[in-house]
Amino acid sequence: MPISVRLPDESVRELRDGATGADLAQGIGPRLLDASLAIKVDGRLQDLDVPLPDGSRVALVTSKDPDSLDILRHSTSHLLAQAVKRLFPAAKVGIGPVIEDGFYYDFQVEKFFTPEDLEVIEAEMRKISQEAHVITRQDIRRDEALVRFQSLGELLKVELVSDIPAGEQISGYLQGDFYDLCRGPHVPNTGKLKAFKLLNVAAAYWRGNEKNAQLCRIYGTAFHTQKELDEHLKRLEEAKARDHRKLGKELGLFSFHPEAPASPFFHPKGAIIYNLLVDFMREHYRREGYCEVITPQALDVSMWKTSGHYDKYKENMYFTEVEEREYALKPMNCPTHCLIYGTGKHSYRDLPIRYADFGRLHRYERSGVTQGLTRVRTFCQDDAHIFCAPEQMKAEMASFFTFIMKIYETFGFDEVRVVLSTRPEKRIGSDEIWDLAEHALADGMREAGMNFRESPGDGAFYGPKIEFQVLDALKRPWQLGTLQVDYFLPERFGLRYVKADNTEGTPVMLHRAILGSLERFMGILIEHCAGAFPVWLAPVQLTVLPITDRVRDYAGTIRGRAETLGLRVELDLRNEKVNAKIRDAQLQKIPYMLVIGDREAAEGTVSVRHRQKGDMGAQAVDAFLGQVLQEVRTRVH
RNA sequence: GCCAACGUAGCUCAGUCGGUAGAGCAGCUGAUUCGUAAUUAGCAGGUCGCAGGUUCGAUUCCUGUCGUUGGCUCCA
Repeated sequence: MPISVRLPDESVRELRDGATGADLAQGIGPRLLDASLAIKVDGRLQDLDVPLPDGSRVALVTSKDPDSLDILRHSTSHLLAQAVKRLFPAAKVGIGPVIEDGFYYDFQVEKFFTPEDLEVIEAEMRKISQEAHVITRQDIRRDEALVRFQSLGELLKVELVSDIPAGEQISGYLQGDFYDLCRGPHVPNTGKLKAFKLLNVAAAYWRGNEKNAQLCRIYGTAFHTQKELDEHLKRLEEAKARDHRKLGKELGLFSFHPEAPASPFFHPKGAIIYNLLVDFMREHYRREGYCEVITPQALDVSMWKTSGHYDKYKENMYFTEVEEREYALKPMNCPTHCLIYGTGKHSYRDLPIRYADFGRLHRYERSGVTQGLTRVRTFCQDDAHIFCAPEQMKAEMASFFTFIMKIYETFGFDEVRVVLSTRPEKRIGSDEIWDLAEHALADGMREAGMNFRESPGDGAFYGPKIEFQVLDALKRPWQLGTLQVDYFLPERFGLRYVKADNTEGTPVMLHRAILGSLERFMGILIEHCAGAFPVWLAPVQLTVLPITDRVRDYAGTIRGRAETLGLRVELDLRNEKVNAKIRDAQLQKIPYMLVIGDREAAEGTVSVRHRQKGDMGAQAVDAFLGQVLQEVRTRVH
């Protein structure tokens, strides 16, 4: 009895009963068979050697199919496990899933793998690839699986098998002498796995739980072609070259010291950028109707008890005691803003009230999780809290959305992703209020025509939040801004306003930030622009490079004129050749280099060299400076 | 916090199978006055992260500690 299957182009193909995906591909052409890694049967990915059901819709999966990369990487993780088992028979296998950009495999070992081990393992993987073992699926009964893994000593696998829900088919894959529990599908043959690389080794808890045994995790990646792999490795290199920790040191922006772990010290050049970011936000605050407040650093714990931080956020806070009173350093500004709001009686006519605060915050982060400027223990947010009447919320949200997009656009972050994070397990308040708050945010976004994704359980303890992510120049996502609705804090602090009908109501509080933490933002910005800051932010905007001592005075005049215009300019009077001066200025990523020689001095011009565009020729001084000034004023990115 | 790796001059790094260290760049001094990514010579610079231990002797070996880095969500 022949069967028939329908291909993506709607053509129908007759096959003998029991024919597999491989048979189908073979029938169409040997080249296709060679290119096929798996097959989609009625939308489900399957191995090529599985018999096709009659009347199904099928599509062969080749390297052109986006799903195929995951299959390839998953198979490569098995290849890794096989190599490890060959070289280290005592190693027990954990799990080996596909992740973004690659895969990993966890092993339980006595001695952790070293980077040298990785090379050996990778070589073994290549060997197994060359041996071209057929990879075959073997369905197996639960009791068989338990016995099999038990006898192999693979106790982690036994645990996994035991956790597979009853009634589910248990499967495994055999390639050569290696058998692994796996749901599949896989590529048909280890010979298909050629372009891969093991990247690093790290520790991971079994099933991500700190109470469990620690396993040795090997990360790697794989691609269809060596070219794609090389490109990917190049991207990793590029990311490394842009690392803000490296650039921060090279450009003299900030440093870290053991005396204050995970707490940046901004040097003069870093502080310039930092302060410019604050100025930038202040300028917009004036237009958007915010007013700035300044609040204390250390506050009595009683306030943190009122706000709920003492209950829900204590493990991230620093405490100190003086005169037998316990104080905590603020990890957030919101409660202090509630205190300010509470000092006066407010009319509905006064709302919304928008308090902005650039106060320094301190949050204790576990020592293993801090990282450069992006995860620190002290930072400052472009923080503000909006107190408004419930009916004003949507308008506030809408204007915030346009505000935030305007800010991001200034930095060239034109792709923004939005995520709605909903109630976490650790939270205050009733579910009714949470429903209200979550709906308010979701509705607000829908009305503003914004697309967003939901992330359940990731909200703050006092309210749901919208998170704004931008993609940087390397297309990496970073979370920056946030908008949170909070019904609880105003309630807890007993905040009120008088409504038009002379009754009292409780205002809603919106927590919001655009850049997020200035420290983190600076880190992201450094990586985004690879240290070549836009002219308005560059710590040094111009450098004047006299070629000979004869033009020192003229060079000094140029410097003076630029300074008078408010530009940040340096004059390089070192006894060096122009080439050296240019090289140093380039490495410092100074936007404009002004080369001054006898010619310029005689003609009253400057020869302009731009850090990216190179030599731009001689220009009239005023015209050039005016153009730079314009660039600064309009904040060209 | 846990696991692993790392910590040598201001920076980037080499080195010592245990006998108190070396380069390039930066710095200082001098010569050179030079057209778009490193002119040149000399000099100076280190309690080899910190604290213990082993040893005749430790930067090297051991223990502890501090810091940094990579991870610790993506379920067979």
